[in-house]
Amino acid sequence: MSALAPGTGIFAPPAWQDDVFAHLDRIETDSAFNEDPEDIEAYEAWVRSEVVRKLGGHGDTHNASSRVASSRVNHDVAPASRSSSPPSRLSSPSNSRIARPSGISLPHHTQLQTRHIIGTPARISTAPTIATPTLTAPLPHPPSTRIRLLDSPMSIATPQSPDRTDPSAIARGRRDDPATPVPLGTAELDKLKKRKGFQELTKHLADIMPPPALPQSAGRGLGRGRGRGRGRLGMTGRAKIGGTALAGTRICLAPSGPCKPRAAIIVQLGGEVVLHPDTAVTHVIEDSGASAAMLARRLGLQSLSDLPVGTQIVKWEWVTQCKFEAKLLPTDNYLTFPRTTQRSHTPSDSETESDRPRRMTAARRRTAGFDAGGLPPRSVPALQMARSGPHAITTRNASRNPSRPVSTDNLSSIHRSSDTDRIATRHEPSGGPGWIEPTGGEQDALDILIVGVKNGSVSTEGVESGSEAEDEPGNPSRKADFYKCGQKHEGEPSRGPNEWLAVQFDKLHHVYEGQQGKNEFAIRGYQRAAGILRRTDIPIISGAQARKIKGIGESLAQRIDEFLEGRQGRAYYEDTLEARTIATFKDVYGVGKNFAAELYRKGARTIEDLKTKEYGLTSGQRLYDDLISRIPRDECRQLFELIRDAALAIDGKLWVEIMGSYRRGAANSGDVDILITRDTADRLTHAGILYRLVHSLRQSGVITHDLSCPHDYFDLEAKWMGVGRIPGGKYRRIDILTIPFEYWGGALIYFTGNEVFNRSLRLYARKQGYSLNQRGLFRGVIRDRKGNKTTEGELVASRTEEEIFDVLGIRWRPPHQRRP
DNA sequence: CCTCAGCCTTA
DNA sequence: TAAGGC
DNA sequence: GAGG
Ligand SMILES: O=c1ccn([C@H]2C[C@H](O)[C@@H](COP(=O)(O)OP(=O)(O)OP(=O)(O)O)O2)c(=O)[nH]1
Ligand SMILES: [Mg+2]
Repeated sequence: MSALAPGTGIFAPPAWQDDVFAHLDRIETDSAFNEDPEDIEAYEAWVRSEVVRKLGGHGDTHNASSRVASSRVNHDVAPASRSSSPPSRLSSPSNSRIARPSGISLPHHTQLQTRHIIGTPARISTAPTIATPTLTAPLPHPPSTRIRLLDSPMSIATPQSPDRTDPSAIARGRRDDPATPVPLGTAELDKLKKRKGFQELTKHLADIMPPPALPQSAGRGLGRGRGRGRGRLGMTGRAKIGGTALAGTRICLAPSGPCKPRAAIIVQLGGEVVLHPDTAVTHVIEDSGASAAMLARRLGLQSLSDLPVGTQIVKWEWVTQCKFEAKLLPTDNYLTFPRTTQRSHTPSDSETESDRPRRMTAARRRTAGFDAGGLPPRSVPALQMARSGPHAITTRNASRNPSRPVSTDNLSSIHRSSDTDRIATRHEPSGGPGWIEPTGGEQDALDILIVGVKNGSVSTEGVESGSEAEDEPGNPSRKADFYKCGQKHEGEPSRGPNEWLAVQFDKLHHVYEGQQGKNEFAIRGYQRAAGILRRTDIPIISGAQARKIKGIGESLAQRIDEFLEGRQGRAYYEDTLEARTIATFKDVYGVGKNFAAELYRKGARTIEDLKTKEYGLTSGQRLYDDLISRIPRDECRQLFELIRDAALAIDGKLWVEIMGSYRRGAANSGDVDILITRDTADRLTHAGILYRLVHSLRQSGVITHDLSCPHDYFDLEAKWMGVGRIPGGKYRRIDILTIPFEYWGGALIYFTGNEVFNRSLRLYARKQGYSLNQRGLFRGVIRDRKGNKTTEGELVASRTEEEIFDVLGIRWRPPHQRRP
């Protein structure tokens, strides 16, 4: 745990740090990885030892890495081999330039034009070869470390959530964040007061206390101690140890039956236990045969409808079954008071409520009001990010590569350049949908949980559900077709204390995307706030407190108060049917804000409308049934292998990598991003490969549709976007990007993302006087006042990721940490 | 009051 | 150039 | 919408 308390860093950041990235850079955050299959600790340890080893041998990390790199191994497997380069993360940025192996730096290409030239001879040989740079980076994780459990089902499992309002449901009361639950029952008022007072106090403390003094939120994993107060202000604590089947749940054991053993089991499975209902409970266990009225009385409630919205009253059997299957199961078959009415809503998309398990996150409580609107259920908020594009080249003329057309050498097959090695992306680990965050700190979390149980009221929140974003393949609820790729949420394992708030902001962000007239930066502010809250380790209990965090200003702070207090403020009034509908339409690939608004004006209200009525959508769009759902990591891997093998069959020296969220370790991805290049040492290039590759894959049935094709397939820099599938499987979005060899480093950074990280890094580069794009880091770029580039500038670094980070003076970070 | 990443394809 | 996209 |  390196982490210094993240919280510490987050609060009261020095003024200059305007950029999230920089911010993070200082904070050593490692607290809440959204996507990270790996065992960070072990990984870091490995890195360190590796660096030491190399240093010992060569004395210079950079050189060492380069050298090592050159040995690109192909391993597919053998992790060991990837011992390649040690990340230079440890190295001091300053040296970077110096360290750069000589033959490499070069200025070559300073000008774009050069790009087409086959590798500049000179250096080529030496340099590039070295491999991929990346190498360094990406890493190899020590084989050992990874024991990660195979996908723990739990994550995926989505609970049924206490999510949307179910008419037939019993509970209708207010629901709060587990961090600030309000006890229900007779004493409610009094306690509420206490709570308020308590909050004020804590807020006050937070206000006066300098950051460092804030709760010692220990670094990740360590049980964070609840700082002040004993009470119920939530804590986080991630319980991952005994399983996480019940992660994210807050279960009330009605005073009857064998409470103790039951509590122990629930805690073991990652759930929270309370003996008295409060506004954050998700389930109530009841199987004594009591009537609803009796149960209510026993719980100290006037009526069961006082329970928070979505609370499920279930039989103990549900828990045992969850334990048995190691995942959170739908409660449908275990309801103490089976539903009588069938759910009505969800008209629009075909997905029926019942079969679609909702993910915890989304599922988790919601403030009253904010969900009422009946929108189709794209349940997950979609963090839809902005857009911008990869490719870049200016295309300009030239492009073409003169010379040799294709590299396609016949010998190809021989050398399998598997790239994997180069980047060393780990496929296996993936943990699948749900791996558990490893980390050693869990012990503490568990301890805390247990303690919480003992006290009779839970103080910890062990959430960590898997948030799978979409329905899995087997899900019967076939939703309508063509959404854009899966909505965000790559399946992040760990959850902080503010997850609930973060989810509210995700939702708000989604809604605002459909609100016309709202400033794009304002909209982004909500997206950003969600991310900030998500990785803040300290429970946010008031807007004022949150306001100290950079990125949360007055307005957002107000929204936070509204959410926290369950008040219907702006967030509520602006959540209109129109905005939601437009936002949802935007999820359809190719439908942007304008078209979505037009569809709404024309009367469309649901995705179903778009499919059935004539709104001018192309038949192609209807084909994309499957695009809605996210792609499980393993399927991404299979697609990647199909593509890679096809590419290598054309030219065995190609470097083919899978990028995007996959490289960041995500359990599932919205699409498959492939990056291709070729070492020019033998004076051959990959020109024309893309065309042949796409053609070949089309022949084999892997590629089924084109969305956009390169202006010039023979350009070394080209991008193909389309749809494909594992024959017989779901249709998936696929992007294939090719780049000149010299841009490897810049392209890796770009294509690895995530998007917000890229923007942050680019902004940072700009402030340092550079310009970073998918081709590399440039200096001397001049733009007119509209932002259009007038002078290309000169390439400063792009051979490897490390080189770029070094020049910027920022430590290299592993893909899974590349979030803003 | 200014800035917010940087480029690509399609129509 | 506008719209949509990465 | 937030920050310089
Ligand atoms: O506006 C954007 C969009 C994307 N990218 C980069 C970062 C991103 O990681 C990569 C691939 O884009 P994609 O949309 O596929 O995102 P992802 O990170 O792979 O997530 P997903 O799982 O949704 O595909 O391109 C940007 O730089 N700017
Ligand atoms: Mg992707």
